[in-house]
Amino acid sequence: MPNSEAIYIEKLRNSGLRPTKQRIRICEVLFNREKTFHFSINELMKIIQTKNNQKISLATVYNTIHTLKKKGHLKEINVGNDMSYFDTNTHSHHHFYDNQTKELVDINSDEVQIKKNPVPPNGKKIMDIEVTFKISKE
Amino acid sequence: MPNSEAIYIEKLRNSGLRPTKQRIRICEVLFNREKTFHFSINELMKIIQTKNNQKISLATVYNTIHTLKKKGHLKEINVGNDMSYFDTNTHSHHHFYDNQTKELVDINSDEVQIKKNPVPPNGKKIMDIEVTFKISKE
DNA sequence: AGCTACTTTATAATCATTCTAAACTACTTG
DNA sequence: CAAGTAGTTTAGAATGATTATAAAGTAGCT
Ligand SMILES: [Mn+2]
Ligand SMILES: [Mn+2]
Ligand SMILES: [Zn+2]
Ligand SMILES: [Zn+2]
Repeated sequence: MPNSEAIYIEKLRNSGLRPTKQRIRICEVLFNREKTFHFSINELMKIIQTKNNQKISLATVYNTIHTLKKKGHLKEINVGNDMSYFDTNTHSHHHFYDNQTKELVDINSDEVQIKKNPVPPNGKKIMDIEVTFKISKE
Repeated sequence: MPNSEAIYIEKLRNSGLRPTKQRIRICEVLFNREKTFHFSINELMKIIQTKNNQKISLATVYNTIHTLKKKGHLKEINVGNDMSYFDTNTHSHHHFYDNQTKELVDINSDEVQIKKNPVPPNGKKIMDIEVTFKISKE
């Protein structure tokens, strides 16, 4: 039993989620990584099917991802309007986005600074700032 | 015949599009405004159905919006992953976005300035920068 | 007026996502 | 540990935005 499994069981328990084998598997795919992981549900499904003998149903993957998001372990990224992207980096941060390859790359928060914030509409306050640097080849 | 109609006929002609009555109507709804207009296809359909006696089919609205986008008269906005938003402001600019009300508000480009740009990944260059200020009540 | 390419339209198809409801399982309690 | 219960998984159906199809209509040209 690899060390990581116990960690994810704890992580799930701490969020009030039962550590089922499906959830643990998904956590391993998501969080057992060096770098931030940006993914669509479809990409995640493929990875799971490859790395895994027992299949996890599509509905469970959706359920689990949404639950992890609700519990604050994932962020949803708005980039491209065709499908949802998720991000294992839950801190407020910014991205490079290549519209051709549909690749997202994290930018360290301190690499981007806004000189002055605009004044929000009346009765509203700024909760988060997301900067997307759209990049392309050459 | 209001003045605006002639303008849109020209606009369409200049883009190599035949000025059909459907396209002219859509242009009037989109561009005959003081402020920037942010909309989903669904919202646009409703406005057209209200302001109009003769109906325009859903397919034509999709076709026309995509064509106008291709010709550079509209921008597509990535915010929320459930449906596409479009923007009559085609300049590079930034937005307030209220996730509750799903309202987009333009921010004048010169009201936001990035101190230093991050270095893009190897072989890539920055084409555009989009800043979204997520706002909420109070 | 007639031709032809472009356009509109109703309708079907697609595809991501959500819903349903039945089978299954983790944890609690006795 | 045996049951009970709430939480979970799952296959499949449903939904909703978007795109494709293909037939009928129209704009611009001759
Ligand atoms: Mn989006
Ligand atoms: Mn969709
Ligand atoms: Zn990220
Ligand atoms: Zn705008």
